[in-house]
Order: sequence, then structure tokens, then C-alpha cells
Amino acid sequence: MSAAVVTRSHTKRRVLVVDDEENVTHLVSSALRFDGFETITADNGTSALAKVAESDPDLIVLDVMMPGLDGLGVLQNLRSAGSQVPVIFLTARDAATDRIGGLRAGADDYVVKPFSVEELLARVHAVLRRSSPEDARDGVLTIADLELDENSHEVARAGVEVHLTATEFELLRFLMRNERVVLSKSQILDRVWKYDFAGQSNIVELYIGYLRKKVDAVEPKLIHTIRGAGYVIKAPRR
Amino acid sequence: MSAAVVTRSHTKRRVLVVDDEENVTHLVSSALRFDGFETITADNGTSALAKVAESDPDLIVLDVMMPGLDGLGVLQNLRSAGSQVPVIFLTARDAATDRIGGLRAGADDYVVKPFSVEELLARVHAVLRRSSPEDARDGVLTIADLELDENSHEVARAGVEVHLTATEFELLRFLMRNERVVLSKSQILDRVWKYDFAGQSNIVELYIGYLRKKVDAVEPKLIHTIRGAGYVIKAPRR
DNA sequence: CCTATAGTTAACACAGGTTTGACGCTCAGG
DNA sequence: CCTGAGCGTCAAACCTGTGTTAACTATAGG
Repeated sequence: MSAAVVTRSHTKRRVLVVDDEENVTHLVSSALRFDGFETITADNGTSALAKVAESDPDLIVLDVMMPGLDGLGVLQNLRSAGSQVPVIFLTARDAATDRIGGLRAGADDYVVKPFSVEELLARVHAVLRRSSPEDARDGVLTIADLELDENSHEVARAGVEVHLTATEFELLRFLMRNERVVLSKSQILDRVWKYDFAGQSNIVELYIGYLRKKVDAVEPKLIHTIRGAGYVIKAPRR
Repeated sequence: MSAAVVTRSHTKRRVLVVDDEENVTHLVSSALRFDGFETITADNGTSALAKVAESDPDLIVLDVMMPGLDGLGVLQNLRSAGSQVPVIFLTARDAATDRIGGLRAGADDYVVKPFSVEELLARVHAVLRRSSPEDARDGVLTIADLELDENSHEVARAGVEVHLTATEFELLRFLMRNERVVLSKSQILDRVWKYDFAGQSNIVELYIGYLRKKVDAVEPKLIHTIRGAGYVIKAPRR
């Protein structure tokens, strides 16, 4: 066991994504790969159990409602076989309704559909952070004198605390988690907004504007427009 | 043994969780891990004894009613073998009165099912605090001029004692034990309310409201709403 | 068994956040 | 220097989450 832990500490984290909708598994697994994870997918409960057995994932993202063996069944199966692997449920219903069958049934966290990819990613990191020591980071992102604390949701520029709304916070976190990477408006829309967002408008520009007013009003400017490509956040070269 | 004690004084506390329901062991052990413990689980009495022998835990959370060798049997076995390891019993409600006599036979505390996770966690800390010198903290949580004593259940703001109900106290303790961490309403519901709580209402907001009236009516405000995310308690930045 | 206290539910009002659409500005290329 | 596509900004409309009150139900203590 200790040998396995040691070996694994230097390899990529492996995440199994289980959902009967291919759109969802694709969306989630490509986001996870973009984030440096290895991913495996399954589109039903039975196949999920097989994939767990053969690839021993570090975490499972598991849809609750699936035809045949559903998420609850998969989880019970795993737990009674002694598996301790962390599980995040995807639940379609109102979270409160499913709660008894959800978290309390042995999952480590759950995300309500439709979710934003960044939200799910944040949960994945949070769960891994608390369940394995190797992933323990403090959850504070810093670029120049801009700080964002994922735990307390505090954001400060030049030492001054700034209040951000939920969407502003997610957007800034996405930018900061990708420092020096240009993110297109559609990437941003796909990651920060819930995946069923229909509106096709200038909402990204609008929120970039909000962020600039709130956290980028002082020099040096950190948020940059790359005309025709998207936005980047970065500290100036020194 | 003394060598083991010395070594152990700098390692994580190890807790063995024993229950025949996988949901309960997972619920409890993941909460304990989140709290910095190492956990081992067993789903029956015989296996529990084996795990004690092989991993020498610092504390055992032990379900009384299990098929085969039950909790009382496990405890008797341990005590007659000379083990002094602290034990917290999990008992069903109707059996509570009957079991108290049994508890005197060697358990250190007991928690009635269904329990809230925070309640169990509090007992674990309390037992460790009084049974091992290394865990001796006074059990007083302080944020700015807000004080909460886990032993006496006294709460005071700005030096003035405040009376809280059981639920209010647990909620405040949960917040304070997680200063500067945003806790979602579902996290709060899952930790502070008993695990079989099915209700779906705005009960968390309601209790936050109670707390605000009782302990946060003066400046500076310590309990903050993070719209769309949850609540945080924190002292203002200096 | 009755009363006081605590816990829960439901209804509702409102503040704050999100989205929309219109409009003006800017930059790069012709 | 003109032009159009892309970007930034504004205010109104819409919507959701949150706080609050009050009534109801369970529980514990006398």
C-alpha cells in the first residue's frame, strides 16, 4: 500500500467520469484533461464498476440518475466492496430533495445539474485536497498584488479587499488558474457559465468590465484584451 | 510502547470507525479525515478487533448494535485484554437508556443515532482532549471578541454571555471551527443537522438569522453571507 | 398532564445579482 | 482617412437567493 502511494504521488490523478449523456462526460472529461488529469469515462453503472476495477481511479464523478444501475447503486457496490475512493455526485434534482440519497449515502460532495464546469472542477480539487496529502495546497491564487482565496472567497488587490459577486469570482478564478494563457470568449462562456446557458450576448465582455473596475483599476493592469482571441491575466514581465 | 508514544506524538491521530452500515462509516470517516485524522474502518466486531491489533488506534467509534460480535462484546474483549483505548459508542435511540449501564463498563462517551456529524466530532475531540495530554487544548474557540467554550457550552460576545440553543450552538461551533472558510448551506445541513434530516426549507438561513441576532448584533459583524456560495465567519482584516 | 422551550415549515418581501439590448468607442486594414 | 468588426459601457428588466415573520409541531421539564 505504501509503495502504491509513493508511486502514485508523482503520476497524474486519474478521474472516472460516469454519465449516460455523452455530452456531459465529454464536457467534464475534456475540462479535467485540460486541467492535467487523466480521465476515463463510462456511460452506465455496470461499465463504471468494471472501469474502477481495471483502472483504480483517484476520484469518481458519478451521475445519480442513469438507466439500469444508477449512481447510488454503483456507490453502494463500491463501498461494500471496501473502496474508499472519493465520489462526487451529479444530481439533476433539487439538491435538497436528493440529499438523503446523496451526500448522506456516502458521497463526498455533490454538484447540481446544470452546473458550470469551473464549479465542478473546484469541487474535484477541493475533495482531492482534503482526501490526499499530496494535493494539499492552501487554495490561494496570487498574481502580482492580486490575491484570491478559494476557501474564504476573499479577493484583494494591493492589500485592499474587494467584494465580488459569484459570477465575477468564478470568472476571476478561471483567469487566474490560467495565468498567461489566452482564453477565448467561448471558452470562458463554456467554463464559467452553466452548460445550459443559452444567451448569446456580450456577457463575457460585460463581466470582464466589472472585474476591471473592481480589481484592475490600479497599475499595473493585469487583465489584457487580445483582440480577436480573448483575454489573458498576467503580471508584467519584470 | 514508550517508543511508540514518542513517535506518535507527532503523527496524526488514528481513529477506527466500526459500523455495519457502510454509509455511516464513510460519513464518519470522511468527516474525521477532513478534520485531520487518519481513519480505519471495519464493518463488524471481529474485523474491528483485528484492525485494533494491527493498527493500534488512538480512539474507536463503535456501533453497539451489529450482527455477530456487537459493540459491547468488542469493548469487553478489548478491556479484558488490557487495552485502554478510548471508545465512543454509537447507539440507537430506544436502546439509549439500557446502554448507559453498559457504557460505564468502559466506554468513554456515547452518541445516539441518528446523530449530527459535528456532534460526533465534538465528542471525539473532547475524549481525546481529556485522555491524552498532546490533545489538551482548552476547547475555547475565539474570533475577535466572540468566544465559545466547547466544554461549558458558554458563548459570549464582547464579554457578555449569550444563551444559545443546542442547534444554534452547534451551528456557531461549526462556523468557528472553520473560520475564513465559506460553508455552503448544504454543507451546513449535512454537518450540523442529524444525518437523517429530510426537511427542505430555509432552516439554515433561519438559524443564521438567530445567531446574528444573538451574537452578531454589534460591530464588527463576523458572520458574512457569500451570496450564491454560503456563509463565512471571520474577523475583519487588520 | 400541562406548559415552556426548541425545532420546523410555509409564505412573503426585498435586495442584490444576472441578463438583455442599445449604443458608442476603438483598433486594424483597406 | 474611412469603415466595419470587435469590444466596452450603460441602464432597464428580470429573476433568484436570502432574510423575516408567524404559525405549527415536537420535545423536555415540572
